[in-house]
Amino acid sequence: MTDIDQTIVRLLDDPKSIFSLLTDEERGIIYQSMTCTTYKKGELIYKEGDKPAGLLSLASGKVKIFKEGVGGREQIVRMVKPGGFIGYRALFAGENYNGTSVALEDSTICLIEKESLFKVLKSNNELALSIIKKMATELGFSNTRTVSLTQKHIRGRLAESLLFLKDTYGFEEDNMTIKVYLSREDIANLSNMTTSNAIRTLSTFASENVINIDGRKIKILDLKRLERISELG
Amino acid sequence: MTDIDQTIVRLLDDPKSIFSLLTDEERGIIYQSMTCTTYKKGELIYKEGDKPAGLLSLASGKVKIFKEGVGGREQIVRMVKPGGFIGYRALFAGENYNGTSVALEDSTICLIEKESLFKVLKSNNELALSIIKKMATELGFSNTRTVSLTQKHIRGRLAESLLFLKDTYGFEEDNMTIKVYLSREDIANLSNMTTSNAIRTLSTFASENVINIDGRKIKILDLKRLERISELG
DNA sequence: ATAATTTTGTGTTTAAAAACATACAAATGT
DNA sequence: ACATTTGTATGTTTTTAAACACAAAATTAT
Repeated sequence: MTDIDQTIVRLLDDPKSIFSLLTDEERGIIYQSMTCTTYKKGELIYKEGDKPAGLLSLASGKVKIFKEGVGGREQIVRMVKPGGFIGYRALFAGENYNGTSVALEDSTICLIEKESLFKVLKSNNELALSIIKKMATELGFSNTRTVSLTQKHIRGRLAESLLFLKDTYGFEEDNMTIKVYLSREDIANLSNMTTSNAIRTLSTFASENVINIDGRKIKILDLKRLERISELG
Repeated sequence: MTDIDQTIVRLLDDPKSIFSLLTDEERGIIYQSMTCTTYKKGELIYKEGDKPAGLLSLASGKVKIFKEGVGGREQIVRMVKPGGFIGYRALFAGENYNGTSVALEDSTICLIEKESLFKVLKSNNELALSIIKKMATELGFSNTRTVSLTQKHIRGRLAESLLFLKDTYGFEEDNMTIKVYLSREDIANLSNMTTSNAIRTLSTFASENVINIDGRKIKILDLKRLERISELG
């Protein structure tokens, strides 16, 4: 069995993934149609306007999805962790990609060819229902985020982003360090603020002993306080 | 046949609705489980935290769905027109309502009981796929909106909202007047700005002959220009 | 190793929009 | 019909965050 085969099998056999709803036959169809590609840190996975070839599943690494706004300013709309899907929205909407996807670390991404996916989807109703549920949850998240990003002040937005990163990627073994290492610019683009303001506000949080910063390593020292800052707006 | 029966039949027989995908038997199940209620203008349909009893379909009238943000400020996340669904996101996510829904005019809303809906959904795969597509489209809209509301300046946001209202509700017979009559406060809550700024900016647009205002009646005089203002941010 | 580039950090200025303060008109309730 | 509430309108002040400018540190490329 090759490395790639192992990667695919690991993805398909994850009991928490939607693939656990597949019959052996369906799993076979998906397995046959899967191809994996590796991306270097910073590499483009797809860009706005590209046509989805199928469903992308992140086997390892970390990925950001962003949209370009006024004057090319980017807003990160999703952060993907291993086991997560990339660009599924455009695929299911029957549209071209609406955002751009870039690897934040070296990543392995597996493509499930569109035709095979829809074939299985048509035969497996439970799978379709599970995708409906997943998308409804994501839509709720997006709506909540819209309100946060528009109404909260800088401190609240940054605090929320740090909590979001913690929830998405978790902590390192020390139970404090957020397990993702973003540039200040990415943190800014996630939080709807300029890089200067992200840097400034992170420094302020550090001086208040809410977090500790060491380069790109961010430790949450006072989670309760960070949550309060996020809620207060 | 009662008025209510007619209302239901009209909803179910709309060839553009997802109900057109149902078999006669399935349509019967849905029909049996449907009950309609009328709401007066300004009346609450559900509020954040309520548990969905089923799928709400707007037979007639207009409805807004909003989320409360920092300091109770409301952000309108969706505007519903006849034939549209209300609160389906929470139902499909298996969550309680995340937003609040209020009738903007006297409205008739029909409830499809949850159990019947899911029974049909489990048997009709095409329906499930169509809902996936609908939600994927909505999610794309939500993401785009997030970027607009956070990055565009006041003029751009207001212009976008006016265009959105026009796209959603269309024009009156004169092909100019937007077919929805909102308070300045609602326009502000749709556009992420204060009521004062909505009033001020509407006045400016009127003085520039981009629109014409007469109370709550808004005429788009220069669509191209409005689109340009929206795009420029 | 060293130059080039990117990222991080900080101070200052400027612009945008919120908050506040009224005033008046319109709609609603009694 | 009158009082009360709600909605619309405008001017002024204050706050917030963006824009700009620059410097130092860290990466990356050559």
